[in-house]
Amino acid sequence: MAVVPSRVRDERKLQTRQAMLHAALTLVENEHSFSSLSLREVTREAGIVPTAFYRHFRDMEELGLALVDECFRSLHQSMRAARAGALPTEHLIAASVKILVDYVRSNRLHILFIARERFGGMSMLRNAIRNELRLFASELAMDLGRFPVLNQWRAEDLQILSGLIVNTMVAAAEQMLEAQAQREEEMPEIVRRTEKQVRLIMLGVPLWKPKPRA
Amino acid sequence: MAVVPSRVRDERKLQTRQAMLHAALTLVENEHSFSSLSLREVTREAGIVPTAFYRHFRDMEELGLALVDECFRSLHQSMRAARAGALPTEHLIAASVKILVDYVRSNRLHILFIARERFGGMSMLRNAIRNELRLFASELAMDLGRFPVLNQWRAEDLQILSGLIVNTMVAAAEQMLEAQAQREEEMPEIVRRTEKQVRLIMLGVPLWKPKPRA
DNA sequence: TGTACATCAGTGAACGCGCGTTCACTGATGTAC
DNA sequence: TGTACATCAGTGAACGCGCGTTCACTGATGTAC
Repeated sequence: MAVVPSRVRDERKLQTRQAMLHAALTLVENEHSFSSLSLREVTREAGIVPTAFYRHFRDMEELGLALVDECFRSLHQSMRAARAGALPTEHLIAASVKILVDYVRSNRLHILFIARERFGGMSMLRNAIRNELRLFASELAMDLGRFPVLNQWRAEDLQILSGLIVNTMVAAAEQMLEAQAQREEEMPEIVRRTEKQVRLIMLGVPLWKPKPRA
Repeated sequence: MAVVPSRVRDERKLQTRQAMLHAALTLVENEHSFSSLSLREVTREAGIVPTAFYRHFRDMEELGLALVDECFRSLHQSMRAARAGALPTEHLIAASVKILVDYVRSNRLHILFIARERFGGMSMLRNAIRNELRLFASELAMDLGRFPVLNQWRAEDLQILSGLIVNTMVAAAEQMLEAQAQREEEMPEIVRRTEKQVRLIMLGVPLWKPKPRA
């Protein structure tokens, strides 16, 4: 069956590694945060012996950085998919919020990890997450720059706008996480509020000092 | 000197309690988060023996709730002071952001604690913080309702606007914390960006569906 | 293809350490008379 | 005011526990010939 040899040992090692990443994410959901997880908890959940941990990571921090990587890879993937799809232009804001809702639903553990560690975790993780979010805001700024009015804006102002939108979306995602866990019926209300907030932001766009300073 | 007896024992107990609260805040600055602090660390920093902890709190969670209380008390106090001061109406946004900067500077440990625990901590603390922030947004909504255009708005829409502003301010405060700790020279840039973001939000306000549905 | 050796993911025992919590205590402060 | 007893914030020894990390190991997989 296996056409390519794909060395059995490497394959199994990768499986164990992913089992550990998944174990950590699962535990974060129940515990307070990643930094309060113990190495032994993670290996126990992953079904291996504590000492096997060191075959994969130097310490928990290295595992944490791997998780940040994994989480943002899934985010960028969703963004790429969204960009590839048609832009409705009509209900663009509602469509964007819808994408956010779907994303939070299907990547709950990833988002939860990011939310928990963004300010509450080890400083290396915080820095890694902050950099990724900045990168994300910059990508959004470029996307925004393709719209009718906004293509006249200076890059700096586009960053300010995209930062505002990312803040709003991140805050909404965090509310959705809590709602999803505790009061699912609050979700539509959160969606409505988020849509209105983005709409309010966009109302001001045409009034922004309209000429670029080139 | 002491006109009132103010029982010596109670007074000293209060001092110890405050020493523990302060010790916890100080440790949060160096550690990852409150939930990764140990009871022994806190008592060590406060200069008492571990078992004395139980004279004041049942466990670390109870101490955490006391900290949430203390932090938001200082926030409400600042708000009250700001409300009591003159409203410049001219550079209102710049003045508000200035108040935020001053607040972050003089209550660094409080803000840091809130930021760390807002999503990263024990669920009781997260709930307590979320409730306090909601209350805070509601107060702001009432303040906003006194302004010329906004006094026509429905309460629901005022909440949406105040939520947006609080989000933006909280995000700014979190950036200021990082800057203050690592790159002080970034502060003016953060201030400028925050002012612009609030200004952009307010630009849209007059265009919002202007009639109240009563 | 078959054999002999190398690699290395995962094992299991052992270690010293800081943890939260218990308990009986001490001695300064508070109260009753 | 002075005395005799009660209160209770803080002490110090002790406990059992899970932790991160070390080490020598096992045995399946990989490699060379």
